[in-house]
Order: sequence, then C-alpha cells, then structure tokens
Amino acid sequence: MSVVKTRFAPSPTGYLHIGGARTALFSWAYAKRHGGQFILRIEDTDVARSTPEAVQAILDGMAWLQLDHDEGPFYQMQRMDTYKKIIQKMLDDGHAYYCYCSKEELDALRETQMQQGLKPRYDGRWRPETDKTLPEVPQDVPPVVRFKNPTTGVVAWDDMVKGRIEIANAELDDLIIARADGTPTYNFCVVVDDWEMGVTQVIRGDDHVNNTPRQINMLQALGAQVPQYAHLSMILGDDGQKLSKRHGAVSVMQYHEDGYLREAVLNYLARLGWSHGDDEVFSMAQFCEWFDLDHITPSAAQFNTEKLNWLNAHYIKNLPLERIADEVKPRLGKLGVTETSTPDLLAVLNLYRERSNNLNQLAQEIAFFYQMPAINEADAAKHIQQETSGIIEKFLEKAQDSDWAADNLHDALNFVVTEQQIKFPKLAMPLRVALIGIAQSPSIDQVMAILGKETCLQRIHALFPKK
RNA sequence: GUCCCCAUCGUCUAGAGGCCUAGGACACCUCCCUUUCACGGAGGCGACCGGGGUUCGAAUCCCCGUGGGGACGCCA
Repeated sequence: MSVVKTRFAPSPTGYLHIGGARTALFSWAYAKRHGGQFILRIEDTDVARSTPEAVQAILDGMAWLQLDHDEGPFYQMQRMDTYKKIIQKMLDDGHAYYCYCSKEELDALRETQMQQGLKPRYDGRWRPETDKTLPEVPQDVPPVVRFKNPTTGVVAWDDMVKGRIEIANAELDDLIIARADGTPTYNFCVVVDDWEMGVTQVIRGDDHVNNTPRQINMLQALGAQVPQYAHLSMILGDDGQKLSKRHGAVSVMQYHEDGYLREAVLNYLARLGWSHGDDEVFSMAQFCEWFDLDHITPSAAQFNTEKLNWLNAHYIKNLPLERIADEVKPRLGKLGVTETSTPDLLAVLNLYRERSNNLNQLAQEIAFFYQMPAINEADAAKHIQQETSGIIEKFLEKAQDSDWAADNLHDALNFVVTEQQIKFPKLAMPLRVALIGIAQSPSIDQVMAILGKETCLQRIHALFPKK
C-alpha cells in the first residue's frame, strides 16, 4: 500500500483564485486525512505567460490559507533535463515520433475539419506505420514530437467524483509533447511529474477531464502506475456565470483585503461542493478528519457571498479575541488609528464583534474609540431637539460624580429618564450622536464606560456646550 | 459541429428503492428579546427539469428529450 500523495499544480499566469484555492484545499485535506503528503508544483512551462509575480501571488495565497505543502514547490522549468531524457526515450521506444507539419498547415487542417462538422484533430500524416511511406522531410521546418496514441479501444477510469468515464481512443489524436524548440508541453510534463513524484490521487478541476485519457495513455506507454483521478466541478460566480478575469474571479488575497477571515473562507470553500451531513460550521482539523472524495458533488456550484458573510460573522464572534485584534489592528491603521491601548482594544472588540460580519467594517465601527467621530447630520437632525441639551445636562449632573462604570451609568440614565418622564431614546440617541457620531451602537452605557469619562465629557460638550 | 460532464428550495446541499408529508444551512418574511442598530431565540415561505420505462414501490436505477457546462492549441 503506497503512501497517499496529492498535489496542487497551478500555472503561474495569475493569482490564486477561489476555484484554485478549493482544489488546493481538497488536495491538501485528502493528504491530511490519509496521513499522506501534499505537493506543491508550479507548472511554468508557458514561459511567455508565467511570471515571478504570479508565483509569489500563489505562494502568498497558499500561505494565507495555511495550506502548507510537504514537498516542493517544484518548478517544471527546472526539470527540463528529465523531460528531455524521457522524450528521447519515447522516441527510441517508438511511442513518439517527429512531425514536420507547420502551424499554418495545422490551422488549415483544423478549419477544414470544423467546416465538415468533424472534431478537429491531427490526421497522423507523420505518424509512422508499417507499410506506410512518410512524406519527404522538409529542410526548413523544425519538427515537434508527437505521442503515438493508440487508435483503437477505449481509455477508461473510475473518477472518484464523477464515476466511470470512458473515452474512445478514436476520439483522441497524437498530441504534441515537445514543441519545435524542444520544450515539453503541459500534458507531457504532468504525466512525467505525477509519475516521478509518486502522486497517487490527482485532484483537479474538471476542465482536465478531457486531458485524462491522453495522460493515461502516456502513463501506460511509460509503464507507469496510473493514479486515481478526482475531477472537481467548477465554481460559478454569485450570479451563476462562469468566473473570469473580468467577472469576479478574484484572488483569495482579495478576500483577506476585503475583511474576511481565513477560517471563514476555508470553511465556506470546504462546504462548496462537499458535505458531511448537515454540518455547516467546522474547523480545518475537523474537516481533515471528515474529508472524503465520495461526498463531493459532481455538479457545478455557485458562489454565495451571503453565506460567506454569515460564516465570517460566526468566526468573528467566536475566534479568540486576540486573533481578531491582530486582524483588526492593521485595518484600524489604514483608518489612521495606530494607538489602540486606550481604551483597550480587546474590551472594545468584545463589545463590538457580535454585530459585525466583516473585519474592515468592524474596524470602521470602532475607530471612534480612538479618534473623534464625524457627526452624522441626518442622525443629529433626527435625534437632537430643543430640549435635548437640558436632558443631557441632567444626565451629566447625575453621572458626573460616579466612577463611570457601566452599571452606574446605566442607573444614571434610568434615573434621568424616569425623572424627566421621557422615553429612553430621548436621552440615549443624542448621547450616541455626540459620542460616536451615529445613532447605532451597543448599549450606550457600555460604550461610555469603555470610552472613559474624560473623552465622553469632552465629546458631549463639543456638541452641547456648557452654559 | 464532435466528444465528455452535469441536473433536488433563489443559493450551498442531505438523500445510495420504502425511513420523504423530501431534511439542514444562507437569504427572505413574521413574531419574541430589546435602549437604537445588530446579535440571539421561535416560527414561516420555498425544490426532486420533462417524458417514458424497470419495480408492489423511484428524488434515488435505465432510456430518450430538454437545459446548462466543459474540452477540442507548438496554453495550462
């Protein structure tokens, strides 16, 4: 029984997006679940489109999500010697051959086939067969190397999420495994790497289903063990449309920037296309214990930001306060708040985190504890009347001499409300506006207690000058 | 066009022939709590794509249709 090895193999042509993150998560969890190894492999053979920035973005994304790899990262560009050696061997063994077709020739071929309603594919004109005379080798065309795919029979595998899939070899053509410049192509590199790295389960997006039979054929030609395959369906945007550059295919790091906790994103992604009965909220440790491939939905899943928000709220409410503080501090920093010791940030968060589903929003809501709030004109107009300053005055008289603890402030508020025979909001709302700028907050007595006597008096007097 | 895949509430899903009068979660609505806004609690609304089979019995199995998606590169 070989040890479980999974891999995540992105190509560095862009950031780590939400679909890639889920694929990585599932591969990672599968390895964890089975006490196996998780490999990170960077598929950078498309030199024109791969960038070091994209590599870094992927690494950053994986690091933020804490999807740690046990091996790698491997870079395919550093493995050229291996690929070239194996290409030569396949040439020698008769599993591959040179093809001298020019790109123009191939384009023309494709077009004719499309017009005839056929599936466009290479016609095998340079494929060596017994009793077949190959064309004259042109002098000016550097050849590509093609894999000699079987022409009859079917390739089949039991996909761990989609079930048995069979594809006739007649549907396949001889794919190019080395370009005219000698560099190997994607399908070939994947085959060599998965084989040499001992990958036992290939978990990837289902846009690769069509590559699988080709890869299996090559694996078999090489005498390699064929891994198990699990093809994950894609993730659609909030609106049911395919995610794309200009359509919500955001980087996972964008979620970090937008105020989401990794715990929420991870939990959300885990539940997208996978389920464990009715369980909705669980830790990654729990997920790794539960995760298995046969509870993955084969159909595409639509992303739902509302549900992510709900999970984010859950984790903001339940993670250790220190953790939330670490997340909120830099966000307060962006709002110009650098000093968070007075009042104590933990106390502030304890009071405020219940009501927030987003870290940025949370930071914005508590910024007034550390800086003078802007008064919301609408709220001020609505809650401040002629008699207001008199009421406030009464309250201050009563509260002035107390120790400014929440209980005592609470009593003072109630005393004034009873004494003046007014509704509670008559007093609480103007106080809110004066202290935090808006009319929504947790219990005003608690806000005042945390804000501290000095600051409270200062802000109240700023709006209601002493007579 | 050809091949492949998919199909349960608006969304994520449970469901492996009888436990289904189809369950849970998000969202939405109502009520309760309440010092405003939230949080929380209790209810409610809401789905098996269509048609044929198979079976005593089908959301579950089979076929056809329809709809959606993917792949058909010297991209990955």
